[in-house]
Amino acid sequence: MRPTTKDLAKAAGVSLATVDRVLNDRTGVREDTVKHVTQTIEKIGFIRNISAANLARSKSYRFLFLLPRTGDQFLSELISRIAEANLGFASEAMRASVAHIHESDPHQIANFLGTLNRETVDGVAIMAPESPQVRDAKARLEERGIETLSFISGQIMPGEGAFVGIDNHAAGATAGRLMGRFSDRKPGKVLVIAETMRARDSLERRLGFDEVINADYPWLTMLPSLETYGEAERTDRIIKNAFASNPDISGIYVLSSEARVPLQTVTQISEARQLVIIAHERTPFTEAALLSRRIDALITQDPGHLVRSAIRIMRAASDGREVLASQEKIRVEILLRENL
Amino acid sequence: MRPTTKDLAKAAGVSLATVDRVLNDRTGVREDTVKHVTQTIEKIGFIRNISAANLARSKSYRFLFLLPRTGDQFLSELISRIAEANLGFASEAMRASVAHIHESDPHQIANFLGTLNRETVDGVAIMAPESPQVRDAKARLEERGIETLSFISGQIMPGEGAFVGIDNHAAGATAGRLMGRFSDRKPGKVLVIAETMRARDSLERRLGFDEVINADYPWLTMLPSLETYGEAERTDRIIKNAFASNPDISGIYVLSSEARVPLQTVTQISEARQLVIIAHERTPFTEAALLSRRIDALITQDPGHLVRSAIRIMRAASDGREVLASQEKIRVEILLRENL
DNA sequence: TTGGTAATGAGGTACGTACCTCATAGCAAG
DNA sequence: CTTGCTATGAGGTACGTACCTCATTACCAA
Repeated sequence: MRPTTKDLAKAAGVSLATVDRVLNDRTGVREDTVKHVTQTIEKIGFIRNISAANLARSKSYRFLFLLPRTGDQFLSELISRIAEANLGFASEAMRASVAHIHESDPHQIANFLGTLNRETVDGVAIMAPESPQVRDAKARLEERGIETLSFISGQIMPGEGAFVGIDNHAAGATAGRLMGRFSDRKPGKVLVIAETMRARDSLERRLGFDEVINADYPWLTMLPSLETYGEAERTDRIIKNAFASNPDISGIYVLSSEARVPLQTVTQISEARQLVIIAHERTPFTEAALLSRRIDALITQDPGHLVRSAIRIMRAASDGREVLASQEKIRVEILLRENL
Repeated sequence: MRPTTKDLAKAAGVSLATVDRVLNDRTGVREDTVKHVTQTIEKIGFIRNISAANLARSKSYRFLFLLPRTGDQFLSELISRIAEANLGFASEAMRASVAHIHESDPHQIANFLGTLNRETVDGVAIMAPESPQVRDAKARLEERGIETLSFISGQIMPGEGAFVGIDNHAAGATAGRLMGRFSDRKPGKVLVIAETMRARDSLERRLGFDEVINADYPWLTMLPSLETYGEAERTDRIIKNAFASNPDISGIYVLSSEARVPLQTVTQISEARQLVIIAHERTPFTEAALLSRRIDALITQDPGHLVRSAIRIMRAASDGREVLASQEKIRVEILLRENL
């Protein structure tokens, strides 16, 4: 049998009330009593039963995911994973909801964050580019006792605050390695397509990509990044231009999470050519493209894992617990047709 | 507030006792009463609070992992993940322990399984090759109310019983795809090294590997599998022989989970040559080899994910719940230097 | 000595569920 | 009508922890 608070009280020679005061950091206990109880906890291996505690304080976990307001397939995937997690954790009194934001408007995001309070929310996972406004708003939430988490993007500095997402430099480097090794040592130019290069995520991916290509694959030449700004006609036009002025393109790396529009254009143009194409994120579109050999590899992060990891971290923070770091590292996954 | 059993009783117009009888499948309730309560559960969206239930029946989950008795680095990794999970789930009253078996002795395994009973164990995850003895022993455990799970290997038929592990055919095919694409279209022979080809896992990996190579990479020639039987000198000898009689080997696929011994030999021989080498499982050895470019890619399954998935499945089974299938699929991961 | 305050104990109720005992209502067979 | 049975209700205790109130003790300063 695992020791309970009662056992702990007996072992420490104090009353249940004192044990309770120590466990919950209440006032009115002498310092050496606290120390003694703490030592007894170690000694008898007392482990708090969080389920029972949550039951007693009728606590439930209410988490909020702040996501961009686009129609992106990757986002839909995230949203359905959140719904799924809601079911999976339902018997543990956890409820996650989604709110949409304009990711490019830090002011609006900060405003929204300002309206949140402990009565309604225990933790917020925010998917938005870094900005001073949002950073401050997060700090203020933390002060009010609401846990915050940078989700997928928006990590200001590694190690600063909680972050759930992949290392984008590593993701780009992985794409670069595959591009190089899939190139059959044939000279050619490599086109990089991004939604915007103003986001840190994109920059890091490009950096990692270039590093590997430059170091190990001298027969490949990098072209400047094309920026689509998420506009279909623009995307179509700039890609066609790029192909017109560079007949020797041999590889394409789409580093934004929405690969659909650029790839549709590319497919039109280069039906005949042998291009190596690498994109990001698994969506119904990219999955089909991989299966039909229109693209060669995907660099992904598992949406379900992202969501569950965010929830576990927020829950642990909300309990004042530590988390298993090894479990929470989001892997840069490589998907080929064979391991879909 | 989530409805409780009390709310359910009121809503269904029955007493708490009857609700309890229905929820726990006890006798003494008229069929239409059961039906009415069940409908009310749906109607008001009642969700059982498993934490409270476990508290009330002072239930804890005791799981056992049956692992082979080798000194394999992959196994050590698994064992430390189990220890880690023990800490992580401690506050939820879960305890996982490890027992070692001789994986090649089905009779002994079956005997051991026969000694288990509900008083001490709620679920067993078994990592052992399929065999009629073990299969029967598992069936008898299930009859006694102990959950069983095929862990990593030993799945008799897909869909038959719970299984946690990767699709080995897909893993082999993934290795094949990488071997083909990394080969720069240069003709050569491919060596496949296994511990034994008598295990279904090995067969499936080889099958998947061959399929892809044969279909898409005609310039590569497959050699028959070398079997090491886990013996160091034998391994050394047969690999040297293979290189002596096939000077044009250009690729090596080590499909067993212990790549250390074969790779040490290969490194000795082929320091100078440009070989494409693909192995399985991430261990301190393979990780170092990947970083130092002695091997080109790893096909892995995440040990932490394997362990946690097994625990979640056994716990759900023990609760009579469903699990989130999407969460429990173990991915065939590809590891390069860049996404370690 | 007295008063004040900080530290501690004793004992209760609550959370949502399981499980137990006992009482009672309904119904059918004798 | 009685007997016997099944279905149901009423009420309790327990699980491990939180949180509340009130009483008691110890200690310090005046």
